[in-house]
Amino acid sequence: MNSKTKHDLSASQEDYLEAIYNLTIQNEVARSKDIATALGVAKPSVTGALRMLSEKKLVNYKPYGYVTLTPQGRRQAKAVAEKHKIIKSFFVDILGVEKTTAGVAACKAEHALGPQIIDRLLAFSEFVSQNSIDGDGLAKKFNKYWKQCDINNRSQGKS
Amino acid sequence: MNSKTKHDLSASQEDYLEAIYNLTIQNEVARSKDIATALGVAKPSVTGALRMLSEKKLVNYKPYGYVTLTPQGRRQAKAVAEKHKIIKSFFVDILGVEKTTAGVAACKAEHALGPQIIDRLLAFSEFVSQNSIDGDGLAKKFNKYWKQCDINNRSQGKS
DNA sequence: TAATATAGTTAGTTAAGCCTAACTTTGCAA
DNA sequence: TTGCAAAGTTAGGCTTAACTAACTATATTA
Repeated sequence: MNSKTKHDLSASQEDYLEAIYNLTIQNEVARSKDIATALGVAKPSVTGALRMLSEKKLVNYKPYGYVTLTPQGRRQAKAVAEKHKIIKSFFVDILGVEKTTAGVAACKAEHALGPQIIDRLLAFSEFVSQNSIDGDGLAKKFNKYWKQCDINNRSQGKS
Repeated sequence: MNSKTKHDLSASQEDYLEAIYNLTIQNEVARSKDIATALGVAKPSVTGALRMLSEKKLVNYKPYGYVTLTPQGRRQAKAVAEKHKIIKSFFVDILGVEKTTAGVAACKAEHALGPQIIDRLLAFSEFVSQNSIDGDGLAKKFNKYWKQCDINNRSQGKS
């Protein structure tokens, strides 16, 4: 359809957008410094990224000014942030992965998974939360199963 | 432990390794041309990648010669290929995603997920296959659940 | 309001990973 | 055995995304 309005963003650009989104939720406005800190990059990298995103009409950016998202940008940022949440939640709440590990992986995976998979993953997480076997929720049941497996794998020391 | 022997590969390098691995399974040996075709890149890109991987002792490479994996390389390639398989299988067999879509996504996600998550994901897939509710396997049960959701979402036209 | 610290930008560099065009090597067939 | 097509490499260039060093703008505060 209108593939003209659907900017294709790089993983890096999505990361910037997401960071700005998260900062503006907390602080109303995003400062260049905080974006740099959030993403672990140097300040000039942020300046460059903001110029890019500004050209794509995704952020409101004037040199030395605060940064906000355009409606377009907010929409795309929100989509990325939601992917992140859905993936992380699957890792933590269903697979039982430790939060930090899950967050780091979600940060990378969110750029790899398209809407078809994300939609199904979300539905699946709901499905799992809503069903039980022998009175145990499925996630809990899997956790027991995992612990069984884990006994046999423990020697490998994979953290 | 010995983090010295554990070369950190880029996503691209892992892709090359995986392609070579798949080709050597089928053909005993990998040709530069076929690697290029498999990855959809131009021939000179392959030459460059092979030099890199050769420096890291992951492939046996002599200009104008066939390409094989070193034991090191085979180990790492196998790990990537297994990740791919585990992720794709989860997408297809459990989430019910179409094979091609699942394969493409797995190709990207395989670089994002570490062993902790992969191990748990594999165990989870096994767990799902081994359990039923009301006589339906969990995957089948989810499929029914999904179709219900899908009725409500169909208007959005997300492919 | 002037000094100074903090924030932000500019300029220039690097590295990865891709590309095309042009060249070389290899292997097969006449 | 020579000559041609296919495979592979070299050279050079582009883009993205990062970096450091040095400069400029802003804001704080004395």
